[in-house]
Formats: sequence, C-alpha cells, structure tokens
Amino acid sequence: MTATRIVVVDDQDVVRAAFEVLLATQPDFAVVGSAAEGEQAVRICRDLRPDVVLMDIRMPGMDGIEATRRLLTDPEPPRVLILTTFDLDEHVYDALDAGASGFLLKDATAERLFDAVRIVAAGEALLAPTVTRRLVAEFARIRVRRREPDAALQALTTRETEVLRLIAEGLSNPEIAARLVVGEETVKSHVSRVLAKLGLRDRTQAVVVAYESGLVVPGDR
Amino acid sequence: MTATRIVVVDDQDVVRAAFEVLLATQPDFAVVGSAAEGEQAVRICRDLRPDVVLMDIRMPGMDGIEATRRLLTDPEPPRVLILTTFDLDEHVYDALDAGASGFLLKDATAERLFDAVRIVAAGEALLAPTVTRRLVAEFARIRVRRREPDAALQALTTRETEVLRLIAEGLSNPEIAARLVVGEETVKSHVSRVLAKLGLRDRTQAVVVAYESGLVVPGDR
DNA sequence: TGCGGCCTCCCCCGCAGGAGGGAGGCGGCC
DNA sequence: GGCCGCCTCCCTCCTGCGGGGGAGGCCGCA
Repeated sequence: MTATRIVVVDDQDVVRAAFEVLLATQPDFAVVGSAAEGEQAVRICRDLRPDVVLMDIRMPGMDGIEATRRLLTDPEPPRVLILTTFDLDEHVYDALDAGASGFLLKDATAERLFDAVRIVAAGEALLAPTVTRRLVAEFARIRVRRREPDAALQALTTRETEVLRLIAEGLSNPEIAARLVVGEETVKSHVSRVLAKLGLRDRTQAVVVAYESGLVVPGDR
Repeated sequence: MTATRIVVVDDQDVVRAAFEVLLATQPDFAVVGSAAEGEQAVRICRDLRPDVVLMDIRMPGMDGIEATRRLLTDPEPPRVLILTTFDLDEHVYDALDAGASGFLLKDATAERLFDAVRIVAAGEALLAPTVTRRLVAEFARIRVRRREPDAALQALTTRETEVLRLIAEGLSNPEIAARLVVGEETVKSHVSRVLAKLGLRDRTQAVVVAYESGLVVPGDR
C-alpha cells in the first residue's frame, strides 16, 4: 500500500514546519506539499492531489473554511482535517457544512494526530466530543419532534387536526371552508374546538403550536 | 501510561473471541472482560470500569442501544464504540442519541479498529462518513435557514423584525406593546408595515413566514 | 440646511374571527 | 334499542385586527 499523501496548510511557518516534521516520522505518511493561505492551498491541491489536507481555519487571505469549500467542489476531493485552537470555535459548523471530515485541536498529541490522519484518510469522520454532542443533540431534537408531535394534539379529532394544519398554512376560515368543501360555520366550530382543546386564544397561537409541536415542519411544503 | 481497558459485547461467541484476540495484539490495549448481552454488559462494566466498550447492536435480550443508554447514566461512563454490520443501520441515530461515541463497520481492518479504539478512548468521536454526512446535512439545513432567513425579510427594519418575531410567539398587539413598552397604536403600524412589506394578509400568515423563512426555529424557546 | 428613513402615536372604519350558545345526521359501541 | 362522539350547520354578540390615512421627533447623510 502506498503512503497517505498529505498537504499542510497554515499561515504560521513554525507550525507548518512542525507538522511536516512530525508527519514525516511516520512511514505511511508522505507530506507532499504545504501552503500558507487558502488560495495557494487550493492551487497546490489541484496539482498534487493529496489524500488528506491539514487545514488551519484562521489565515490571512482566503480562510480555511472557504478553501475547504473550494476543495470539495473537486470531483475527487481530498479529505480535509481542520485544525482549530479551540474546539468551540464558531467556525466548526461552517467547516462541517463546507465538507470537512474532521477536527483536531492543535494541542493534540502526536499520536492523536497520526490516528486522526489515518482515520480521515480511510474515509471516516472525526469530531471532537463537544461538537458531536451538539450535533447529535440538534439531530435528536428534530427526530424526537418528528415522531411524536405532542401529547395535547392527540386529543384532536382527525378533522380538527386537518383544520389545524390548514390554519398553519395561513388560510382564513373562508379559505379553509373552500378547501374542505364545507360551510364556513363548520370551519368556525372546528377552529373553536381546536383552540379550546389546546387552550389557545386565537389562530395565531395555533400556528405556533402547529410548528412547535412538530405537526408542521418548516420546509415540508 | 496505562493500557486502555476494553470490554467486548457481542452475542456471537466467535466474533467476540476474534475481537478479543485481535485487540490483545496491541500492547496499549487490555481486554478486561466481555459480555454476550446488554444486561450482562451493563453489570460487567459497573464492576470492571473499562475505558472503551465495543458494543454490538443486535443482541438477544437487551440490545446495544439500550445497554449504551444505561451505561451512559453512570457518572463516569465508558466510551461506547458501536459495531454495526451495515452503517446505514436505522439504529445509528438512536445509538448516537443514547450517547455512543462512534461507529465501526464489522468488516473494518484491524488497523482501523485499533485507531478507532484509540480515538474514542481519547474522547473524540468517530463516525462513518455516511452518518456524518447525514448529520451534517440535517444540521446544515437548520443553520442555513438560521443565517439567511429570507430575501424578503431583509426589507424589514430592526423594529419590524422584532415585532414579527413577537407575532410569531403568538402575542397579540396589546401584549407586544407591553413587551416593547410602546403604545398599541405603534405596534399596529409596525404590524401593518410588516404585512405590507411581506405581502401578507394577516398575522397568521406572518407566523407561517417567520417559521418557514427560518427567522424563528421550532424549539428555540 | 434640508431630505429621507425610522420609530412613535393618533384617528376612523370595516370585518374576519372567536365566544357561546343550539341542533340535526351518522356511525360505532354497549 | 339507546348512548355517545364526530361532523355538519346555524344564530347572535363584539372585539381584535388590519386598512388607510396623518403627524411629530430623532438621526444620519448629503
């Protein structure tokens, strides 16, 4: 098996050199190039086609996030391993969005760095636990909501739920009546019962409940 | 530095034995125990206090997900590395939710397994790229919406946006007036201008726009 | 200096929408 | 058979909201 081809991107010469030396101690790694800035990194990777790019975020000129985004547009992009000083860095999510495969704190041990590069090169993703926790938390939030709308909504009849959903589309009573092909009076009594059952004052609050309960999900229309 | 203490949980004796032998080849690993089922795994971990648990998902009796959940209730829980046969396994998200630190395909190479254990032991999280991609995609969906609500909303002044946000909380005009410490008439004119600028008929539609545009995100309250 | 945008407050008007009743038809369940 | 829940429709009352004006004060910009 051939060595993992690596490019190091960091604006600080010392840091860059340190990583290069460190990585060179591993027989299965080959540092094929380096860059001090995003624009340069993109150009170099286009030529050298590394397997993994160690990418600093904060750099003069094009930053690591944008560089990552550019790199990922390539049909056969390298894996990008982001190096951050603080793992709570705001940019972490932007980097994920840009397509980074992982994060590593700059103060990680050499062994950790080696493991990380190998993991990322193999196509896995590596995340700091705090990041994962937040990601998972966000994700769990969506899923939980998606499977069980909300206790209170269970009290509604199918027709009432239907009406609530239409309210949450911003329809007026006459419009809902037209949509359901019933009289407006009918709609009004449905609406009244929905509000009563949910303990709400007006249809505006009903819309809020519809969204917050997960009965209606943004973007589903 | 002491060896990483590992417990292997898998209902198939052969698999369990294979992992034990494999892990034993590494000087920095120490397999301290194993279990064939969730209940047993929880009990064993309580006594042996391993650093990492290699956990199969599908098992008779208590499955890996539930076992993970139980293990994580411990004040100083072990890191759980889930072993799946297919990384598209439905349970992946449940496992993340339960607190697993990572996933590994059972057909991974020995080196990958070793790296994975070390990574997880160090407190990082390891995810298969497909899982990460889906997680990040979900997450990005939320964020994208969060940073750039919508073109039309840009036309609103800060005060108008503020009012829209309060409308989207289900507040009436008098309530908004109280909240902003201004007259109700003021609120009415703000509301009117919001509706006019966004081309809406009533506040109900304004709530819909607030959610659909991402100005307001379900669960943020 | 004047202009324009924003926030503030005020007026009148019309109406959709919500409260609070009642009532009939239909289906399922006991 | 009788009861009950759901869907349907009807009535009155009235208030909250939105439309359509106007107006004054403040600030930033030209």
